[in-house]
Amino acid sequence: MSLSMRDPVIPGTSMAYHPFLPHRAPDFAMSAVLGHQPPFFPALTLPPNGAAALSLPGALAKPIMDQLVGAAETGIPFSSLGPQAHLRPLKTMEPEEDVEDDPKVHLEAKELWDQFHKRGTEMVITKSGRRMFPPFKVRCSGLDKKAKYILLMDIIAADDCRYKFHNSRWMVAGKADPEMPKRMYIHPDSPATGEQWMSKVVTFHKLKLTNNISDKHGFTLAFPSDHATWQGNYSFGTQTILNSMHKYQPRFHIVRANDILKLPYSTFRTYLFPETEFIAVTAYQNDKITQLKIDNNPFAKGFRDTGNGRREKRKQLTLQSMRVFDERHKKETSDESSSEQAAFNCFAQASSPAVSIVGTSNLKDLCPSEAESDAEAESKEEHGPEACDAAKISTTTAEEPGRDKGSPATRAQLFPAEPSRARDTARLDKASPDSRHSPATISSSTRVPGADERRSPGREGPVATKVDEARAIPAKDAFAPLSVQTDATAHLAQGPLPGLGFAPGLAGQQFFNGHPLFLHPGQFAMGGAFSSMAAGMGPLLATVSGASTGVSGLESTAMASAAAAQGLSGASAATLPFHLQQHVLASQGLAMSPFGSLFPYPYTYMAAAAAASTAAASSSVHRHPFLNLNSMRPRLRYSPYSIPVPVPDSSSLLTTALPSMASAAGPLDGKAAALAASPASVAVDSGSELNSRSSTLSSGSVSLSPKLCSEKEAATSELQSIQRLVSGLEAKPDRSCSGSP
DNA sequence: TCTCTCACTTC
DNA sequence: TGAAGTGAGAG
Repeated sequence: MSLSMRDPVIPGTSMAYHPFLPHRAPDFAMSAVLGHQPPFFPALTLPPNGAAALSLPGALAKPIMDQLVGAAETGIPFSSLGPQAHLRPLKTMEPEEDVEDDPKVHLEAKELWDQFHKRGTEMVITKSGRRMFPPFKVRCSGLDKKAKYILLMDIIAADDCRYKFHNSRWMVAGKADPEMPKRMYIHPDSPATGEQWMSKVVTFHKLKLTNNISDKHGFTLAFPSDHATWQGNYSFGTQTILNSMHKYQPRFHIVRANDILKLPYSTFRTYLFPETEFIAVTAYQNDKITQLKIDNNPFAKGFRDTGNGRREKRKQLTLQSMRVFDERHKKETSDESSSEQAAFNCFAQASSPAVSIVGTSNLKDLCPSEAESDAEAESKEEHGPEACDAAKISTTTAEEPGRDKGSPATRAQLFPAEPSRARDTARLDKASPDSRHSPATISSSTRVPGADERRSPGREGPVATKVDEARAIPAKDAFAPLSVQTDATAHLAQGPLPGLGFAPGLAGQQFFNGHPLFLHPGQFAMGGAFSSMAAGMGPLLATVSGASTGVSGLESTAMASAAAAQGLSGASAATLPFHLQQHVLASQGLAMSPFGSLFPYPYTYMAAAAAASTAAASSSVHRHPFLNLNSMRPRLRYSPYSIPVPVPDSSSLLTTALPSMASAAGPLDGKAAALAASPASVAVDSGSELNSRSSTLSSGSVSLSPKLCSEKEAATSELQSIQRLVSGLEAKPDRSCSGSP
C-alpha cells in the first residue's frame, strides 16, 4: 500500500506512512482533526519471537551477545556497566496492551508560534547546534493512562525549495539542496505511561538544530532496502541536521509502545502544526524575528532594549556618536556651503570636534555627553526622529509592515487555512487549544514488507509535493549490508563512550535475525527513551562519536560527512564494552527513562544530562512597537520556556528519578515559570539606523583635505577617539559624507 | 553566507 | 561558580 503525504488530510481521516522514511511535509492545508484515527493499514506486528530481522555477523555477534545475554540473564545490576543499570531481556517484554485511546495534542505557546509564523519564520541553526525558538512544546490528552507511549519529534523538509531573504521577504531561490540525514528525536522520558505524559507539558526544548553534517549527536541506523519496516536509514539524536535557507516542518509523533525496541513496528500518530514551520538560517535575516526572540527568550535578555546589556550600551554609544557626526555635518554644511567639495565637507563633519551647531533646534538633544545616563539616552532614542536622523535613516522600521506580508503569503501556499487564525484567536488558544490548533494528524504504521521506497532523484529526500515519489526513489545513502563494526577497543580506552547496551533478549529478536544492520559511526546521542534502543542496539551501532563526548577514539575521518559515515560505518564501527557504552550515553546528556525502559532507576552517570537545566523559568514579553503593527491583539505574556501546569505526582517521580530527564518535562518548567510581564518599553530600532548609515560609506571620503586639515586637525583627533569607542562606527562618518554632500 | 568570538544572560 | 544559551559583529 502506498500513501502519499500530498494526499489531503481530511478531518476524520488519517494517513498512514512510514515515519522514518524520507519525505516532505504535505503541501496541503492542515485541516485535519486531532486524535487518533484508524490507520489505513494496521501496524506491522512482529511474530512472537521476532522474525523480521537483522543479524550480526557471527564472529562479531557472539561476543556481543554473550555479554548482553549474560547481563540479561543475571537480572541484577550489571556492575560492569558502572551505574546501576538493569537490563531487561526482551523476552520479558509484555505485549502491548490492547487499550483504547484517542490522543489529542495541543501546541503550547501557540501565541508565540503565531507571532513567529507571521514574522518570517526564521530559526537559527549553528554548527554546534541551536535550540529551537520558539520551543516546541505540546500537551497531550486522550491517552490511555496505563498504556506506555513513546513520544518523538522530527523535522522534515517543508518543500523542495531553497529560499533567500530578499527585499525584506523570503523568496524561493531555487531548488533545495540535498537533504541532510534525517533524525528522530525521542523524548527523553519515553517510554512513559499515558498518565505521565498527560500530566505535564511535553517539551522538546533540548532538541538542537545544526547545519553540521558531521554532527555527532546522534547515531544512524541503516537498514537494508528490503527490510520490511525500516527502509532507508534513519538516525536518532539530540541534534537535527538541517540545510540553511530551507523550509522545514517539525512533526510530533505519539507511539503506543512499551519499549523502544518496538518502535519500528508500532503505529505512529503524527501531528503537524503549520505555525511551527520555519526556515533555517545561520544568521537572522529578518530583525522582526530577532526582536521576537530577544523579547521572549531569557537567554537573549541582554539584548533587550530595556536591559542593561551590551546591546543597550552599544546602541547608546552609537547614537551619541552619530549625533556628534550629525552636528558636525550640519555645521560643516553651513560653513562650507560656499566652496568646499562634498568629500571634504564630509570629512570635516566627521572630524570636527566642535559640537556647537548653528541653527539646529535639536542640537542639544543630539549631543549628549558620554556621561549621559542610560535613561537619558533611552529617552532621546524614543524621540528618534527628532533627536537624530534615525527615522529617515532607518529602513528597517519603515519596512516592517511590508515584511509581514511576505511571510503569510508564503505560508498560505502550504496552509491556506492558517492565516485567519493567528491573531484574533491567540487568546482563545489556551481555552480551546485542541480545536483551534487543528494540527494535521497522521496515523501511520510501519510499511509493509516489500513496499518499494524510492527517493527523489533530485535530492536525497523526496520532493515536497510528492511524497510518493520521494519514497519511491532509492535512497541516496545506500547502505551496504552489514553489520556492526567494532572498534571498540580503542574507544574503550579513550574515555567515556555513549552507553549502549544490548538488550539481552534482543539477540533472539528481530533485529538480529537475518538482516544486516548498518550503522553510522559517530553519531550518537539519544534521548532517554532512546537509550533503551541504544541499549538494545548499541553494539550494533557502528561507533560512538567522540567529539562531543570527549571520546577521542573515533576518527573524524570516518565521520567527515554523513555519506562518509555511512560508507565507512562498517569499517569504523566499534563495539564497545557495555559499560563504556553506557558511559558515553550518559556523557552525551542522554536521559534514561525510569518508566519501563531498560534502566529502571536513575542513571547516575548522566553528567551532561544533569547539567542540562530546564528552560528559563519565566519570560516576559516586551513588545517592540514595530511588533505591534498589526496588533489588534492585546498585550500577551509569553513564557516560551515555562508553562505553568499542575504538577502531578507522576511528574515528581520523573524529577526524583531522573533530574535530567525531568528537566525536559514541561511540568517542571512550569513550576518555575512565573509569567511576569516586563514593563512595556519603547524599543528603538537602532540597529537599522546603523545599518543604513553604514550602507553608503565611501572610504575615499576619508582623505583629508590639506586645506581643512590644518583647521580641523584637533577635531579630527577627537573624533577618532570617539570612533574608537564606538565599534564598527568608523565608516559611518563617511557615509554621512557621501550621503549628504 | 557562514563561522567564530564576545559579552551577556539564565540557572 | 560555571555550564550553557543568546544575538551582535568581525572576518
